[in-house]
Amino acid sequence: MTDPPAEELPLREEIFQRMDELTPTERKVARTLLARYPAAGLESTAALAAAAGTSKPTVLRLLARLGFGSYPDFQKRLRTEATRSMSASPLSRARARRPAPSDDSVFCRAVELRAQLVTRLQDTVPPGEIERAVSLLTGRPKHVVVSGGYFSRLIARMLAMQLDQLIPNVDYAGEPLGADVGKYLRAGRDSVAVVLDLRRHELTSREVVSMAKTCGASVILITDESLSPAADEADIVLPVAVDGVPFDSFAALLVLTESLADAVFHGAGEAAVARMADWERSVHIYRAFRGSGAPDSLDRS
Amino acid sequence: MTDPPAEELPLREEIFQRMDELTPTERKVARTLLARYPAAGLESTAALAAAAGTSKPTVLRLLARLGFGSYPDFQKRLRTEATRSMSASPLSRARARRPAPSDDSVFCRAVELRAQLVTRLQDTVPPGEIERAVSLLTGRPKHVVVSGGYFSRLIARMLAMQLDQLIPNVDYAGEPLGADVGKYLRAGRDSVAVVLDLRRHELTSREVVSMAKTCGASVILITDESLSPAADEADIVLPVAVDGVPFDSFAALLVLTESLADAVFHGAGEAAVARMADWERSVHIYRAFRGSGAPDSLDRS
DNA sequence: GGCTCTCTGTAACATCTGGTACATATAAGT
DNA sequence: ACTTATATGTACCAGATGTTACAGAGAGCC
Repeated sequence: MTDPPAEELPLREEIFQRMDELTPTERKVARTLLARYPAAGLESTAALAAAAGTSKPTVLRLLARLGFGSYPDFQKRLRTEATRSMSASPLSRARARRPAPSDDSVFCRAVELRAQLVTRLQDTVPPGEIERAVSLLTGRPKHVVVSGGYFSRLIARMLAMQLDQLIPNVDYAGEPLGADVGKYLRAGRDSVAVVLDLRRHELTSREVVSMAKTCGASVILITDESLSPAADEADIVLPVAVDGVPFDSFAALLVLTESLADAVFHGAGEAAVARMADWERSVHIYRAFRGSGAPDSLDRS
Repeated sequence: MTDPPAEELPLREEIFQRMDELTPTERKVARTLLARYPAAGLESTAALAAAAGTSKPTVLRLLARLGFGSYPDFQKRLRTEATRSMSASPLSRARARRPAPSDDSVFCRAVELRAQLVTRLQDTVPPGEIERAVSLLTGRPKHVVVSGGYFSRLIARMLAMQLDQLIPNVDYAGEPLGADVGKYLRAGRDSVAVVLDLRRHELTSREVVSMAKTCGASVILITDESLSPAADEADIVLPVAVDGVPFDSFAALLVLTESLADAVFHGAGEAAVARMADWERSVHIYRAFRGSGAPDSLDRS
C-alpha cells in the first residue's frame, strides 16, 4: 500500500489521471463529471447518474474508489474548490466597473482618495531612507522607543506593538516628556527613536527628537510632506502624504508603518521568527469557536 | 416573452448591490452567502439557514425576492457560474504567476499589497450597509460606544476620537467587559455600539455584541471577510479585507473607519461642523509655528 | 389603547435524497 | 461445461430535503 501522496491537486486533475483504473461505466460518470466540471457533481446522485446514462450506485462506487466516503464529502470538496476559484481573481477583474465617479457616494470618494494616498507612498518616501531605517532597526539596537503626537500616537503604538513582535527592547512612550521620559533618557549610542509627527506639528515632537539626539540615539522621523520642524535633527525622515478633504488621513501612514515592520521582519530573519513565536505564546488571544453550525461550514477561523 | 434578460451580471454582484432592499434577517443570509460565495449556496437550505443563524423559510424568501422560483433553480444558477468560472482554465494558469516577479524591495511589495486591500474595500463593503451605518450614527443616537479586540482596539480608539469630533456622546470602551462595562450597560434603544472584531476573532466581541443587543442598542460590526461569529447578532456588518503575508494589515480597516467618519461628517451637516469647532477649542494642540498649513483641509494630527 | 402590516420562526407534508442489499449480467479461468 | 469474479442495475428504506400554511412578534399609524 503506497502512501496517499498528500493529494492536494485539483480534483479534476486527479480524476483525469486515474481514468484508467475505473470500470467502463464509472468512466462514463467520470467523463460527464469532467465535461461539466463542478456542476455535474453538485447535482444529486440521481441527476449525475442520469446524465452519465448509468445508475446511482455506480456513481457512488466511482466516488468510493476515488477515496470519498460519501457523496456529501465529495460535494464538499467541489464546493471548496469552487469557492477558491471564484474568490480568487475573477472578482477583482470583473469588478472593473467604472460607472460615473460623479454619483459615487461620499464614502466611495473617501476610500478612493485614501487609496491614492497609499499609492503615492512609493513616491513620497525615498527607497534609500527605508533601507537605512530597516537596517537601523535590524542592527540589534540596544533599545527602540516609539512615540507620536496627539492623534498619531495610536499609530505609533501600533508600530511599537508590531516591532515588539519582531525585535527585543521595543518601548512605546505615550508621554515622551511626561511619565515616559525615562524611556528616552535611557537612550544611548545604539538606541533608535522612532518619532511620528504629522501636521499640525507639535512642539513636543521637536523636543523629543532633540532629547533623543542628545543622548546619542538615532532618530527616525515619520512626518507629512510639509516636514515636521523636527526633521532638521532627525537622521532619517520618512515623509508620507496625509492631506485629504475634509480630513487628513492616516491611511498612508499606517501602510508605511506596517510595511516598515514587514521589511524589518524580512531583514531580521530567523531572530524575528523566533521572537514572534514567543510573542504568540505569551499573548494568548482567545479564539472564538463557532458553536455547532453546519457540519461542513464551520471552518471559518 | 416580455422577459428582459438584461440582467446577466454575476449573481454575486446582484446580491451585493441589492443588499439594502432586503429585510434584516435576509441580509444575514446574504452576508454568509457572499462570505463563502458559491459554497454556502450549494449546501442545503437547512445548512445555509444554520450558517446564517436563521431558519429555512427566510432563506427561501430571500431567494424568492431575488427572483428565484425555487431553491434548486438558485443552485442551478450557482452551478452554472461555477462551471464557467472553472472552465476558464488558461486564466488559472496565467493567474498563478501574475504577481510580478519584480525585484522590488520587500517594502514596495508590502505597500502594493496594502494598496490592493484598500482598493478591494469597495467590493467587500456593500454600499447599502454603509449608508445604513451612517444614518444610524447621524440619527442623533443617545450614545455611541466603540470597542475593539486586542489589536484592533487602537483603530477603534481612533474611530472613537474621530466620531467624537462629529457627534456627541461618543465613548471608547477599552475594556468592554471590564472597567468599561458601564458604558455598555448604559446603552438603550437608541444607542449604537460599534464593535471591531478582526481575526483571530475573540470570544469577548461576541459577548459584547450580545450585551449591546440585549440592552436594545443597534450594533455595527466591523470584521474581516471570514466574518466574526458576532456577525449573527449584529445589525450591520462591514467586512473588510485584512489578509496579507506574512502579517495581516489594518490598512483597509483604517480606510474604512476614516471614510465612515467622513461620511458621517457629510451626513451630520452643520451639527458636526459646530461640534468640531468646540472640539478644536477645547483640545488645544500646540502648533509649531511653521507657517500655515494647507488652508482647505481641516487636519488632524 | 387597538389596528394593520411586515417580518420571522414553527410545524407539517409530500418528495426525493443517499445508501445498501440483492439480483442479474458479463467475462474469464479451469 | 461449471465456477468464479467482477460489473452493473433494481428495489427499497430511513432520513433529509424543499415547500407550504400558519401563528407569533414587533414596529408604525390612526
